[in-house]
Amino acid sequence: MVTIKQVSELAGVSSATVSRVINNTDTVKEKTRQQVLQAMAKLGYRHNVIAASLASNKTNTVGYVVPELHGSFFGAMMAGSEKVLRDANKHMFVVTGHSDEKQEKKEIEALLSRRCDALILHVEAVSDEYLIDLASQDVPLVVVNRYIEKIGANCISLDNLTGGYLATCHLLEQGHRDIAYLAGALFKADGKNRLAGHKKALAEYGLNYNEDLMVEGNFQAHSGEDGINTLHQRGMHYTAVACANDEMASGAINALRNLGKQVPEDVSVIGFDNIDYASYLTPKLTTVNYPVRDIGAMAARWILNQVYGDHQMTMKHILMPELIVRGSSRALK
Amino acid sequence: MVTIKQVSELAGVSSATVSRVINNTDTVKEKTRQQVLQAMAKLGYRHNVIAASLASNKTNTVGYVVPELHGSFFGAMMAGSEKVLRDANKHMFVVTGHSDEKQEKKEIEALLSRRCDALILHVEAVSDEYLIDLASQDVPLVVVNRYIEKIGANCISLDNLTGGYLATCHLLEQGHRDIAYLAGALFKADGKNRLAGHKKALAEYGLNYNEDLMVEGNFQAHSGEDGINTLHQRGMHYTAVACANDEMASGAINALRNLGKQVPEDVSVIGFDNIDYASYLTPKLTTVNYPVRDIGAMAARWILNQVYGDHQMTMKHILMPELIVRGSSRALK
DNA sequence: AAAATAAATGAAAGCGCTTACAGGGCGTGA
DNA sequence: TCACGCCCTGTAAGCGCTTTCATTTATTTT
Repeated sequence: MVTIKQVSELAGVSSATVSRVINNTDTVKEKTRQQVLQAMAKLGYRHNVIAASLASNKTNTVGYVVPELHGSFFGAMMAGSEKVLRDANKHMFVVTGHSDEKQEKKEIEALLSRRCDALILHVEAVSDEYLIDLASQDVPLVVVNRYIEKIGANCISLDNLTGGYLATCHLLEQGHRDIAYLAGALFKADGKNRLAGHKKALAEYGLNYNEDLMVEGNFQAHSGEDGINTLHQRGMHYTAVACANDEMASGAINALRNLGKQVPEDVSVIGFDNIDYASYLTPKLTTVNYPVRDIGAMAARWILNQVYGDHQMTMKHILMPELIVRGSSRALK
Repeated sequence: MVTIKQVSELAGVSSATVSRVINNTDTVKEKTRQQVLQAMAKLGYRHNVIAASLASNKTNTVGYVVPELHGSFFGAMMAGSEKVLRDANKHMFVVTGHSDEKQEKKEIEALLSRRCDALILHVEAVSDEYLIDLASQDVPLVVVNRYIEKIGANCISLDNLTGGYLATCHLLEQGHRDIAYLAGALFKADGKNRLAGHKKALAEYGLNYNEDLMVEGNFQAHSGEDGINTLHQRGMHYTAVACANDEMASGAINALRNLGKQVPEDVSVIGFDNIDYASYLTPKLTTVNYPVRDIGAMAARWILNQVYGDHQMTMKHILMPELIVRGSSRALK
């Protein structure tokens, strides 16, 4: 392996000078710089980032915990972050927590062991206390898609309650009164808050929330199908269904069709997230837009801001969802 | 920062011994080990992976280049790899190449600088020669979704030609003879090979390939729409469309519908990839399954096999696609 | 009980780089 | 001409860990 030492010898300078031209620190005479550059090229020198990290005590790396790698959601979020970080010459080290407390803790620990300069966490299983404690330690961190009051400044999230509210309001405005709700996993904050928004909307219209019209799922498509079938078994009547996310809405539409009901003629369906293919479903899915990419970008900005001292960027901690009306919902006849 | 040194002092042993208990190397008396463990706990010691990597000259990290982070395709692939690597206690360092030669090279260089133990590359813009050259250097690498003969042993890919062949054969078997083809980006090997498979199928049925029935796209949904519209402008007649991937098929179905054509009544459509939501489209999409996750897993196995000396796993270098018939295709009346 | 072998530990030399700190060279103003 | 500063460069001390080699201690063997 070619080292800085060898380069310095060939170039006839000290290793400190080589380091200086690599990092563009201090001043180096142009002539010297050229000699060094030539020596590096000649020897095929490759900078050793590991050694540099150890010596300088920073890695230029942001640790990133997501629940899963598959599915388009986290990919979009990471893409948002990546672009911002790349422009600042920072890298991401991505690991997966699988919504499991042990796993999440283990991975966070691993990221700290790797001496990440900062962390972006989309974690679901660890407690608020754990995160509050972590935030009080030396490594800066931003929590994504989760709001924890005590460390609100470190959180970037979507207003899920408003999102759920918007969705159900839309159905109500269309004249629907018997509205089923297919919830996401309720142990997750977003699942809970979206449902809360739904209830809030009902309350505003003076309607009672009927427990029997709600089925808890897990954000996956098949749980949307299951939800519809459960409602059917319960013999419930409804003219609209609000879903915790678009995947579940896809499943719901399929299940409704299997039961011989047309969407939106017989039942209106609204999703949440506005995933990539929402407009490729038939009918095109009415949903609530979740600016995932923006959230990812925002998280990265926060890091740049806090850790690398880039203060010329505006920050938002709570992003607002917005209603997107397409073909899967319509006014009640 | 708590170091191994401090731990060793508190435990009354040398730092070498502490290192031994951390890494489980050599033999350490049980009593000593306990003392060290206690000291570590008491001081809140956290292993410094960077320092360890420098000293041991390995990082336990696999560098991973994908074109993009968003979309469900690469997410699934990475998930496949991640699971295998996690079980072996290895980590992934993911970067994006954006199908741009400069970018891909830059990122590969960055991964080497980070001293990754091995590389998994899903790159599209760099030349075969570049990869062949890279493979001859010191860092082991596996190329995914691309077959380069000279380094065939380092490649893991899908038989795209067979995939394209299967798709068109299906349509032919259903009696279709006027089959349009919406190609992916033809500068990419998979785009090219899928089209080649299409041609092969036509040839086998003694049909001429009609250039005018083909439109080149870019694998994205809107290019599927554009493709259909282009065909329409050209005034082409066809009873079936084979698409380079499911996204384009989604777009195509939408565009056909806008032109007042029913799928599959008027036109049969077949996709490629079997992405997550293929069965949530209406009609459910007939497609060719792409075992992405398996490919990701296989790549990781290869690494484990080559780099970390785990030889008890079977390898496959070329995976086979298979036809999945759903509702978007039907026999010609 | 002495000798031979095995087990457990320590000393110390790096791994390749960064970064104070110090020093030499040189232009400028008095 | 001399002193002051400014550039530019070199010296050397780490960063926190691994690992070889040597040494000490424990266990067998004869």
